[in-house]
Amino acid sequence: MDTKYDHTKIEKQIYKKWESADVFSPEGSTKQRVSQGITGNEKPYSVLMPPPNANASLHCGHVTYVIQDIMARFKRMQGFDSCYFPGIDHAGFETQYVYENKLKKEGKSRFDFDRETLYKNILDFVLENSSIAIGQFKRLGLSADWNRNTFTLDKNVVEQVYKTFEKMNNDGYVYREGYMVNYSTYYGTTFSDLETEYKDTVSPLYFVKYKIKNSDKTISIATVRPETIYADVAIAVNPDDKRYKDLVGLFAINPLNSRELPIIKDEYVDLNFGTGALKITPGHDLNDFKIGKKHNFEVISVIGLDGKMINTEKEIDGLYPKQARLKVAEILKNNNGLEKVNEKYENRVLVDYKDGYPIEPLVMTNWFIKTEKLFDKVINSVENEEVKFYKPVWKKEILRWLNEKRPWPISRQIAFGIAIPAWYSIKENPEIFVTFVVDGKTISGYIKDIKKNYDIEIIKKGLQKIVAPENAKFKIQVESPGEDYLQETDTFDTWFSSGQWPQVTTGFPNSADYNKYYPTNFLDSMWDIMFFWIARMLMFGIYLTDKVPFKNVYFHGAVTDKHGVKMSKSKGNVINPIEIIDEYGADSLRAGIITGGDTSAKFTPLDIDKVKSYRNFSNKLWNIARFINMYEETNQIPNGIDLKEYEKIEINIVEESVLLTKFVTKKLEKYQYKLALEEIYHFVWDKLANEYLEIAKNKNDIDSMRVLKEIFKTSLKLLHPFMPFVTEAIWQELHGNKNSMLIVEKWPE
RNA sequence: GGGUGGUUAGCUCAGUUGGUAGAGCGCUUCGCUUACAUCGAAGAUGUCGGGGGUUCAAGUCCCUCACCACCCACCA
Repeated sequence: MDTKYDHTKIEKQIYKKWESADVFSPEGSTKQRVSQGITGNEKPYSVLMPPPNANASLHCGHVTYVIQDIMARFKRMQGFDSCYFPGIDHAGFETQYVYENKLKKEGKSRFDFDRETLYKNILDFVLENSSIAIGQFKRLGLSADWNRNTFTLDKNVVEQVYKTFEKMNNDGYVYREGYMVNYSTYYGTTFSDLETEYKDTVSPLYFVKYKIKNSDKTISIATVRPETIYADVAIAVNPDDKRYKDLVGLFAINPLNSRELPIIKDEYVDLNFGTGALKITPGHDLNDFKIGKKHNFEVISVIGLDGKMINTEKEIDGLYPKQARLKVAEILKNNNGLEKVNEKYENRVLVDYKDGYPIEPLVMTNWFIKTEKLFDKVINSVENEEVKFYKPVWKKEILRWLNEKRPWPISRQIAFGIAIPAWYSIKENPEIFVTFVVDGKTISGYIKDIKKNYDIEIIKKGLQKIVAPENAKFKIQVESPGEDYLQETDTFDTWFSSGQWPQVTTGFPNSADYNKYYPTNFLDSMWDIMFFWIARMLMFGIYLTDKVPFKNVYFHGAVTDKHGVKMSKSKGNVINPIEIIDEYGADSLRAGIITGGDTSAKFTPLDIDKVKSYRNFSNKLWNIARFINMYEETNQIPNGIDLKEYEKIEINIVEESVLLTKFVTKKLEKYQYKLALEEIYHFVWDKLANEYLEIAKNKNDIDSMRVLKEIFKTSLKLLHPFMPFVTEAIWQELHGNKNSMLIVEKWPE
């Protein structure tokens, strides 16, 4: 043995050994256990890997996957029939985003391709990338059964997604509706509420005067979006507002298009804000949309899907809202309709989570899932703790969100995803608006007109997008119902497929894995996707199987630098996990993330000093083994120890190792990884190496070396889930290259 | 506006039912002693955010204030 432990030589070699010995698959490990004459308790234990996005290599956040691996290895060693299910997510919008950036660099855009070609290109890109991610997970030492790898565009996943959708449709959970959605005119797709955020800005607040019909009076409103005045349908005031008491019931005149707007009462209006009067614009504001529905007002849209003004007037149509705003202010000013402008008004605007581009609230027809009934069952399961959250906070948080029972918009206007299996007959729905590419040219228009000039097959071949009216007739089925049908071009929200992860990985509805491993035991994820993913998995799981999909949920924090600052390229504090593995070894990185902070807190700092200290620890372990090996070169050390034979010092260290074993086992059962690992660290370094090893060295007899070796072996076993490579490497050194310690040895008791 | 978490040694953090303050890194001094210098030995460092309370005893329980962070909702 070298005087130094060299992870660069050993780690890759060890991982290959594990793979070729097939120790990660439950079949492989069980077979080998039996052949060794070891029988475990053979109860199933399953860990689900949250599938990483297929569009990029790993970042520091993925280091937290060691938490899952710790559980998988721990349970496997305890004799459970343990399986760690891995996978990769196609990550619809995220991936298309990455791919479009790539196209941009090549001077192209998504509009250059028909839907099918674009999809295929992105898929090729993704398949190339996903093997990188898997390779990196292997370097981290994850003991997942890669033969069971699932990709969320695999045939069985797509089939399951379709089945679920059909079932939901039959059960009445699916509906199409014109609803106010968060539409990104930049990306050309809607976002769920979870995918948007508010950004503080300063914008001018315009005070606009509306004349009252048949009166000399006027009424003023305050708005940051005067360009939407074209879409006004009413003016609302608070019922208790004395200032406007006399005006209620009269009509105001829209200063831009002279439309008559009823002045109504509504409690929503804040007496103290602005002028106390509110313009109602159901087409472009969510609250106005709700008020509009209540009072049965028309919805007028003056911003198109391309982000430009429509249905206004010559000067304004075709402008972007920002430009239109200035122009409208000018028009109002000239008409004596602009009272004043507060230039420095602080407000917040809705933007997308990705790039912070503005979100336009627009009324669009989308596919939705009704969540009330589905969530009721989830709420029940969470309250009854059929699924347990590691911290009570999370239970509270998820219940709060579930109780809102918001409808889930599941359609996305992007190509990269699972297409919604809905078909529209072009005969029954002449108002379908289609966009398609033919001979490099983009054509768009209503199908009733288009089909006069283009053959349906040409339209289908070059199809980019269809927009079907809200009342369109459709059929839900996988195969095309006939020649005259066009398929919905919207795809499912990526969470609609990854939400069924526990089912698709285990092979629901009937497979050996599903029967054995479902409901799964342990799920670790970051808390930021609690609503996106965890809540939806619970929803699908209970809906499809009547059981919670997993029994225990652990949330880890966002990995930050050691000062708790989020890593970002611009701050220059990004840590590449692979570089850390290269320099210090995977074991050290694994141990470093576990002990560097609280993994169950909202933020987990990655402290390189901690990583370094466990690199040193690896070397310490290596040298203890070396010491034992050197002794064994001249003396055979028999296995096992007999306490009766020994002096007090031996009995002490043996007793302490028993206590350690109990402590570590208990902490692992309670997911308190840091406490467990630090306890082993100090036992091995302070007690075993610094104290006992010195005693054994002085005694220089077989009996004390027996004790040293046995206790060291116990320590290695306890340490294995945390630091699998170095413990396995040492195991091999001590036992002359035999089977993996994962198989040969059982968790100490 | 509603809610949650945090504030302990220079830095990052432990401290599980209240019982004389801990770890890693860093720092000081000494030591290349044949397992290990990725080491060993010895050592310094804290009014445990402020204030009040309960208790024989509080970092640990209660109240209050301050600051930091995050989540949710959303302002025309």
